[in-house]
Amino acid sequence: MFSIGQMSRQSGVKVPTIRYYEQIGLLPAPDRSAGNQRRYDQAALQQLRFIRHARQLGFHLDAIAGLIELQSLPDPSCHDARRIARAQLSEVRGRIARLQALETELDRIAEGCHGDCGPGDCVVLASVADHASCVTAHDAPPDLGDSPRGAP
Amino acid sequence: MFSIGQMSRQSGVKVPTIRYYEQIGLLPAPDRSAGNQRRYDQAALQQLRFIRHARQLGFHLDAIAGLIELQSLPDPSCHDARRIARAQLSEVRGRIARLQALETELDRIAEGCHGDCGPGDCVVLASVADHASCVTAHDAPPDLGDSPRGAP
DNA sequence: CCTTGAAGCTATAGCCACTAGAGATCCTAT
DNA sequence: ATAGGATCTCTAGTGGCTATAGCTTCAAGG
Ligand SMILES: [Zn+2]
Ligand SMILES: [Zn+2]
Ligand SMILES: [Zn+2]
Ligand SMILES: [Zn+2]
Repeated sequence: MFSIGQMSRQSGVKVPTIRYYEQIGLLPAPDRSAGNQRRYDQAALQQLRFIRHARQLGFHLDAIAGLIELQSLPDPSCHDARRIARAQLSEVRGRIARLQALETELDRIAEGCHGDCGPGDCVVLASVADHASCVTAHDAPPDLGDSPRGAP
Repeated sequence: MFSIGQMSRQSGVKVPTIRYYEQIGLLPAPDRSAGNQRRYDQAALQQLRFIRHARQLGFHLDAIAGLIELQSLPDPSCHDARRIARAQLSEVRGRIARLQALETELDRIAEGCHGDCGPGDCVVLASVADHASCVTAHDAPPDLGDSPRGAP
């Protein structure tokens, strides 16, 4: 039996995050000690490690829930697991493509300014002001600007 | 003078988002009509377009605030604008690198399953369960799993 | 046995960049 | 005058957590 802290150390998932996963139903509620503390078994640790690695692969929590549900089916056909993995792959590829468009534009913008633009006339500011100078569509990157929200 | 709806159409920024930008101080509060409705001038539209394009380039709102502040300085040296743009570029590059690691792993995982894995033994599920089979570090992608948070 | 300090508990609030809805008011055209 | 679209304020929700406060429990040392 593991305490929540041991689970955290063995999985790399932080303690409050484990409680959060339980709250949203991603991890089953474990047994409790006499003093109401969570006590996990080996299967719970396996599942938490599964969740952790799936997160590292970029899966959404609801996709992970789907994968976990698949595992518990009597006849776990590959079909759905494959579909979920391929959907994730194509989402990642879409993201890469959008980011590469941004990279192109940002590189162009940064290269356009060598620190010697005229007063009130910096190429960086002008380029950010106007999409007309862009060479790609770099359309609607939905999540860029995100920062390590989960980082400590 | 533009209404907020005209601003929205001319900039591509949704009406509630414009109000949000005003609320957090990214856009100055405009004059109001007799009936308390917002009335914007051309400069406000320019600024909103600047914000919109900067968001499309992936800048954080606080970085955008920094860029706007730069523009209003008496002596807008390129230095800071350049620094902000290059920081954004390197963040984008870091993201691309992490996503490419994910792409490698997800491709390997998806290719490992052709829909004919043994019962209870799908390669997809096994690969997600265990990082040991991964060929890259794909370490701690902090924001993956993000979806178009702003999307309708 | 008793104390101490770490670890655990619940509950609440905050993060980012928005979006959605309720219910009231305003503006414009007919 | 009236219809109906646009706008107003305010509140709450999204995802995937993190942080804090104020408590209780557990394990080791004296
Ligand atoms: Zn410059
Ligand atoms: Zn552009
Ligand atoms: Zn399979
Ligand atoms: Zn891995």
